[in-house]
Amino acid sequence: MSLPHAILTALMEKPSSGLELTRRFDRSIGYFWSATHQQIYRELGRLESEGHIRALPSDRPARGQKRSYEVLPAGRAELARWTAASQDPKPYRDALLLRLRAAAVVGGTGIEADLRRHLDLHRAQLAEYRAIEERDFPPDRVTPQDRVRHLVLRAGIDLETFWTEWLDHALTEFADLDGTGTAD
Amino acid sequence: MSLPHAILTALMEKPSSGLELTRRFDRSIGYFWSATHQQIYRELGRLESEGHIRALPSDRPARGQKRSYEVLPAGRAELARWTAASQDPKPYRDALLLRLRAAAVVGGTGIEADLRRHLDLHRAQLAEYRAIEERDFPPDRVTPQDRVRHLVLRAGIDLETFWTEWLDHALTEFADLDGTGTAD
DNA sequence: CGGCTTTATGCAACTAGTTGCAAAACATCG
DNA sequence: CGATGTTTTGCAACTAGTTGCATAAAGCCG
Repeated sequence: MSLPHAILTALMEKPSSGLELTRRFDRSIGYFWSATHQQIYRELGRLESEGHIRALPSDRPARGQKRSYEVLPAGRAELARWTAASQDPKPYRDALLLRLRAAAVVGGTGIEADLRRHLDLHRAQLAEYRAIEERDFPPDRVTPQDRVRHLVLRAGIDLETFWTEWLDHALTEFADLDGTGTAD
Repeated sequence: MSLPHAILTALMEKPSSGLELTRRFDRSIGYFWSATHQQIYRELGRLESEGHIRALPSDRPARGQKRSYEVLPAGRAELARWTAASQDPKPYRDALLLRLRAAAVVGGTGIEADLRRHLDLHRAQLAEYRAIEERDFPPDRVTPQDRVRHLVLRAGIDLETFWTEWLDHALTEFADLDGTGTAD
């Protein structure tokens, strides 16, 4: 149950409309908590009806008309509560690893192209994170907030680094196997 | 849509009942595709009705009575099809990173205990993976199947290594911050 | 102006995973 | 034998995320 808190966080950083939030999720928060615009609008409605956020006053509120929201004290309190509360890590799921295990059993042909594709995607993501690091985290200007944000970005960078390295390794392993024969 | 394929993979490796599958998921496949027994039973029913698996003949089939399943040719074909088909990586979600980002905004107190708890869990998981590696993957006996499985295990080990290192780093960072003052 | 595209909001149906609970068979122990 | 506990199977309701589509306003272009 984290989407409302992701939205609260984003709105604390800057009051926004649904579409603006969607774009910001695509660029930033979505790196570790993605959401579609449909989810976001639905959740904004809920958060408003619960009194956690409110729409900024606008002359002509209507469908197709921009509606910006800001966080109310109750919302901030809820976010602080959630942040401090202990949470169990939720079970890990990774379809690619599962497919590889399945490939080991049915004789894996055709999975290599997809490994390569994933490698490209992870490389691109890694490059993007590195660019953000260079742009937003110069060695000076290290407020506590910056340091925490940098820490989060570091996790993203290290994760993508891991995946690129692992996929690279997996591909050489497969190339090797195809020489010997993969069928079982 | 991967649970049926996880189950097919497990049943290819060895025909099993629902409860046996549940236990095997807890120990092995569940490391990257977890499932509860309720999910597994539901899915076994579906797979059977689709003709992908069948119950092994038993004298007295009834509720409370063990029912083992084996994969039929159609099931094997479906698994091979799925394995070879290209799939987009699904968006990453991580509640802990989100919480940290929220903490940067509302002033993060109280999250450290949970970081420590997560660190312990990841350390335990890493130790478990390392034990499996030593037990199941001696340097000799390297069939193609073994090599692919080892590759998958390596991913688990490297991921847990990453998390333990990152959490360790995060905790020293936080200790440092508390000296300077975290509140915003 | 009239049609086309973009911006913006939003509903509804569907899919997948989680949680809570229960029932049938079997084992054990007094 | 009967009470109690364990194994095994399973239903039902709920929660969260995905997909497909609809609607309204505003901007652009000929």
